[in-house]
Amino acid sequence: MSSLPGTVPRMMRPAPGQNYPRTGFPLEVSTPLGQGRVNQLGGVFINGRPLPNHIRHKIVEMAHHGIRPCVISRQLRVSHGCVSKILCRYQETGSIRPGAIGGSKPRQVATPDVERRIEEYKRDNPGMFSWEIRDKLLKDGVCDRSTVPSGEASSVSSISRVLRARFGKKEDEDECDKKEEDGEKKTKHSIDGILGDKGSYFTWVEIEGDLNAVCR
DNA sequence: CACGTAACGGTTGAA
DNA sequence: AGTTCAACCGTTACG
Repeated sequence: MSSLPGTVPRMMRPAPGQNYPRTGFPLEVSTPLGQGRVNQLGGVFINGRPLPNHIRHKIVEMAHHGIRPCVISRQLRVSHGCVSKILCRYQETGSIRPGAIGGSKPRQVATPDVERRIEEYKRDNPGMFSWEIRDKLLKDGVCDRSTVPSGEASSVSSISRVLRARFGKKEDEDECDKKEEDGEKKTKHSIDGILGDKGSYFTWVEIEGDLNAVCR
């Protein structure tokens, strides 16, 4: 939705490098990586990246104890917009995890009907090659040459993609879920993960009930 | 004051 | 190996 003509721009951010006028908090936190930033509440965040898992946990935990979102926001130094979003998502999905970032949606290269047939072929004969599937699709009259799955490279690669989407890496994902549910595992989807990967410049410390990111 | 949400600048990762 | 681009992120400010 673009702003209507004559309306005032909604957001008034400080220009890069500028400080927030009232709080005096620096916009940038000096880390060797140059990616840590401080919000108006004094909390550290990385622009574009999800909050660390334990903070997400803490948000829903506090809400569970009946603590109001505004208090959670102030105490954890997380913007109320973010608290609201995480709590909403938790109510809707039951998950505290951030959504899947990046990648592109699997493009529809075959009709659902054709996908089903490919699935059947593969189930009946797991050793079947993609080119054999393509030929069988044509022979069985499921497709003609114009409707057989086609991608940028070839129809064969498109069929491979369908197979990968249906049969590939299912256990991996489940395993990944389990690890993240365990909580303490560091993933690269969090400040912990990023900084942990490249060397820890931050450590999260609890001081008088507040979680603080400390630069070391 | 508390809170929902649009706009924004940013990151990510499959295609 | 490099690019594209639509998904998501958290913060900010408005209503």
